[in-house]
Amino acid sequence: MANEKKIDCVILGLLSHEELTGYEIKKRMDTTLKYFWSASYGSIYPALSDLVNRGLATKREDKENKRNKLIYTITDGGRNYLKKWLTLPVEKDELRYETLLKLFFGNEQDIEQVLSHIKLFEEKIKKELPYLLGAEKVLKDCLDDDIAHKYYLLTVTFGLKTYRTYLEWCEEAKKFLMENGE
Amino acid sequence: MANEKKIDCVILGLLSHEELTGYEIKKRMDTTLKYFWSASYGSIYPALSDLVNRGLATKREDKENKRNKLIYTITDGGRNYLKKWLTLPVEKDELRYETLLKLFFGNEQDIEQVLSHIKLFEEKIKKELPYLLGAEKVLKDCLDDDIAHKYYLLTVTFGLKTYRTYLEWCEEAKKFLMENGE
DNA sequence: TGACTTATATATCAGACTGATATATAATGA
DNA sequence: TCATTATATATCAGTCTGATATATAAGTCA
Repeated sequence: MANEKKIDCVILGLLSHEELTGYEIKKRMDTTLKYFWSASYGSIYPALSDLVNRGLATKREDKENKRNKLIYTITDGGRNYLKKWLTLPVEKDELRYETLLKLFFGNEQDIEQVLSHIKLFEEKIKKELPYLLGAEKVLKDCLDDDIAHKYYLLTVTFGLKTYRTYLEWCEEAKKFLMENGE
Repeated sequence: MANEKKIDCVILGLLSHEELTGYEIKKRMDTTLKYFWSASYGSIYPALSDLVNRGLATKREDKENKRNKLIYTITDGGRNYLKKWLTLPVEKDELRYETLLKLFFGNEQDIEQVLSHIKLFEEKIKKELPYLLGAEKVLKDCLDDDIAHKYYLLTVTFGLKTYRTYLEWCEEAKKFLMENGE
């Protein structure tokens, strides 16, 4: 207990919404969960096999499809496992921003280089905003279609608010560095 | 090239400021860098030995001290390695918030449980704010004492701005859930 | 002074996870 | 028809964490 592997919990969480293949799970990670969680194929596929071995999910082949798709479904045991994990307090919220790390070691670089790291960060954030805004609109419009939508919307508003704050900070940081450059 | 281990780069960055022991490096991680980076002893000590083997740092024993302290110093080669890494574009800025993950799977929990995850997140953030405010004040007061201070200050203002935004979001999220609870 | 706790200090390791790579088929498009 | 992209699963070397072990110094309280 309390030693739940995160990858197991995320997968079970996604499977609690709908049955999925490993490939589809990876797609959810790269789109919907992207702003607060990530996982690689190298953890997803072994975890799926393991969940089946432990009776937390079942596997079946898709015969309609021409490809050898493997569809995974959560079991009652899997749902109980997920629910138990959800009752436990959060262990870790972690931010790991290489941009801030490079900024922190700014005195080993010239101002132009430091500014370019900030500008690239800014561009990356700006590129993500339209997607988040789109998701916010869609979710607000069909909030009652699915009970999961309101939780999804809250993670989107978290992303939107923080991204806007990042952009404000970028402006301030650039201004500060240009006024205080050596 | 471009395969620089992050742990090597952070350590060299810290050693570029001053010579340090492994224990002191860990302390910097847990205080100064905490808001945007982290590392464990299990990566720090092996990395230090490795840096010495590759000629990027040197090791010496502290004879003044009664403990068997091992003090590490960056070499010219180490500084070059660090500078090269700093010129490379940022590979990854990652946020990994278990709180948002548990929130996303909110439909498998009752409203009270979801609210309690948000409240614990809120408390954790509020507890960190005084430290960040203190650091901001100190750094603004002695900005010119060290060229590294302005970069340090920028990471602190990043933390302050985002943390304040988190708190705003917490208020909104709690309100939203209480109005839209099942 | 002795007993206890906390801080300093280094080191190792099982296990989790990433990023890269391999392999193969279906769909798209020019 | 040929090339490219998307779908789909799988594996693995190497990175890093979290836990644990060990030992000493410094502080604390009676």
